[in-house]
Amino acid sequence: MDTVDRRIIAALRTNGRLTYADLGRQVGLSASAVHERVGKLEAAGVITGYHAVVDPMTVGLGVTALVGIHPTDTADDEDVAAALAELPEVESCYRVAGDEAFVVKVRVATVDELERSLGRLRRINGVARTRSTVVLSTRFEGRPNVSDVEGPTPRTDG
Amino acid sequence: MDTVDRRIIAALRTNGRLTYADLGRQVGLSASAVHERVGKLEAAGVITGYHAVVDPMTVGLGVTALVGIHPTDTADDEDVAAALAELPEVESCYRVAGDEAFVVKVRVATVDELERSLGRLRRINGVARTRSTVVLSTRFEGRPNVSDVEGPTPRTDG
DNA sequence: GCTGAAATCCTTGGGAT
DNA sequence: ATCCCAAGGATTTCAGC
Repeated sequence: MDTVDRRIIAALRTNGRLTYADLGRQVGLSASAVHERVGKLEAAGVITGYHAVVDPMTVGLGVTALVGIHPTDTADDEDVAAALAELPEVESCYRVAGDEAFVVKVRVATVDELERSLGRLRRINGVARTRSTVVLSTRFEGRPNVSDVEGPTPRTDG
Repeated sequence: MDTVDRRIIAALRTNGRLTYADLGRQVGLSASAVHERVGKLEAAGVITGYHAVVDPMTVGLGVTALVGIHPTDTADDEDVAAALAELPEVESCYRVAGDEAFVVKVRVATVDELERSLGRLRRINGVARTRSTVVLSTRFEGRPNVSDVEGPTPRTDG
């Protein structure tokens, strides 16, 4: 994990469809060298995947809520987590410190559907109650936090 | 936005580096047809980008917190949002209903850094106080919520 | 770990249905 | 809106250092 790796990662975080040839030009290596490095980063679990990001609005998921999950006294975390994973509208799931066992992000089409989804959440075995925070607007989301991104490194040869 | 578009989107959400040729094989269209459809989806703002996803652990960002931002009486939302956007450790930022103006997701290396980050958040003009929820583990995050993903559609011709 | 070369595959535009 | 084609480019592997 040197500077070149970090620059490759940074570049792929902002544009996951960059070609190895392009990446090579940016970091000053051949396409094959970049290919090899990226392969190793993937194998090492540093890069876990590549995903297209879709505007939720355009795909009919205009309602987002952050929901805290209060567990019952006898709740089993793993069972609750497994049940949460079963619900497709639960986009993210965090085990948290504090008196809420989990915080989840729920995305649905309408407030009606949100109501139904909250009903499903509350019916999960081990869930005592939920605390919902409706998202009015998403200012930004999943932004890369990488510091060392500079200009292109010129190849030493032509 | 027909079924084919939705299947293309679903495929690119799970693998953002799929080639148009591969996509074409999956949905039963030629590479050029898929190329054109993807271009239109991008132009229409349905697909907003492609990003490599990095394991935060391996990149030295092992501490995640969800932070509620309580505004002062005279706070300007836009100013606060702009200040939050300036902080690189703030990975996501949601404007929310309720007495917290924003909920942000912060990712840093250590609890020490988290403390410093919270200091920075509190010093923002318009921020009265913060409420932090430390993430103990991320069960899943940014999971695709797409229903219509089936097997490959055979080409009608050879 | 990198390069350069080579075979294969993909991209991406044009032209036709 | 789709297909096919074809030129140019990218991928991927491998010998050589």
